[in-house]
Amino acid sequence: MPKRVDHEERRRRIAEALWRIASTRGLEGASMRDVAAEAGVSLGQLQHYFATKDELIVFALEHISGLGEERIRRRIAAITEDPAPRTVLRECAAGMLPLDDESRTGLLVGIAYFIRALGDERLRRHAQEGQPALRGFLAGQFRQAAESGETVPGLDPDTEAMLLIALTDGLTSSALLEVITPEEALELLDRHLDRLFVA
Amino acid sequence: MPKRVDHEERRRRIAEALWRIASTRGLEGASMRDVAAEAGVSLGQLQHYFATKDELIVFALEHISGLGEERIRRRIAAITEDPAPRTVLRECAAGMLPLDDESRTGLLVGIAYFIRALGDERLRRHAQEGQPALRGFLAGQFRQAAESGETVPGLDPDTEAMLLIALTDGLTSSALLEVITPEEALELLDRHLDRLFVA
DNA sequence: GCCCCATGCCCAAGCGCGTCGACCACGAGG
DNA sequence: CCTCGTGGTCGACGCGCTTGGGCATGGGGC
Repeated sequence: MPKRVDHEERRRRIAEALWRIASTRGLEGASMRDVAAEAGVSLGQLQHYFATKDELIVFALEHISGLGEERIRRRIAAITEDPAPRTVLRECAAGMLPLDDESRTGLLVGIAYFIRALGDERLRRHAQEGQPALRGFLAGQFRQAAESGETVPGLDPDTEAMLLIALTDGLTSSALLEVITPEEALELLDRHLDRLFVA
Repeated sequence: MPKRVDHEERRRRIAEALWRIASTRGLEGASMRDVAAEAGVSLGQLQHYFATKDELIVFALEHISGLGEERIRRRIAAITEDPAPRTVLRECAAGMLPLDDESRTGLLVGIAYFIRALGDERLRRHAQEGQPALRGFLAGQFRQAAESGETVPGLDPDTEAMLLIALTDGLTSSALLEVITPEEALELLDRHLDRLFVA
């Protein structure tokens, strides 16, 4: 092969350029040309790595959400090595809130993807795949907490998992719109968990 | 004046054409030309009534959310003439879920607006204005319920109002993505309220 | 050693988008 | 009669994503 290039490395670089633009100007306002310029490559080169803008967005989303997952895992591990379910649930939900620039950017990319997915059958299928895993994991934590008597009685783990996801999503929307601050969102999340767990 | 025309009537007609297209193809995929064709007017004529697409979207949003409010009010009135706070809260939240085509379309328009608002200072200000009123109203219902002993003790009305809004938003997102059904969303909403109110 | 072709990259053109400005028709009021 | 505001049309501009053709380069089959 002529001129071996680290394909994935280049793709990551371009995705990161997309984040940088998207976090300030919004994602629909980040043109392919802008991204190429920001990444320091030509438009043609960018198109060589991502044939279409959807492809770029999907890659950028998966990359940044992967980083997000990783970060949540690290933070939980940093707190304690045998975390209580409430801690895990709290950190998972908090990790999905726009509390800093990185997660904020990730969420903006996610929302742009969400919008595209609403109108596109194929993208929607893809978007649906992620949730069940998260939901199952959170439900497992709730189940575990219930069994060890940490929660108020009568909770259905799967219901609580879905409610927590929905609540986090909604708080995220409000925080991005700046109708509440990220800190208030976190506070509200804690108040919600207060109701589910015994002191 | 020559040829008097009912300005508002025309604007409504065009807004409704926008809904029809947006509910199937998504809003970002509804071009001005498409809307004009759907409404049976020329592009130039459409631009005479709405100078910009943002203007059209804002009008369409306010119109359809006005209809939504009206509908919620009617449904509450239809149930009973002196409704319990829980009933009011439940119907308000349920009215914000995509349970039928009309509300579904309205929510899609709202989300498209939301996206635009994220990147635009002016639109964001406008979007922020709506929430406090709703939040205040819901908080009032919670306060009333708490005073008459219908809720579990220790609830903060304003906190609960914001949580309910966020939860409804999140459930709406999931329902629109078809990761849960609208019926499941309603069910989850009721489970949430179950926790807040005494039997 | 020669040719082939996959790889990496660029460029021009196509088409659709939202927006702007000039333009025309008309009839009420000076 | 002329003016001016209202209702409506049209063409052009600039920018967006995408398509397809073009052009190096160098490793591998013959």
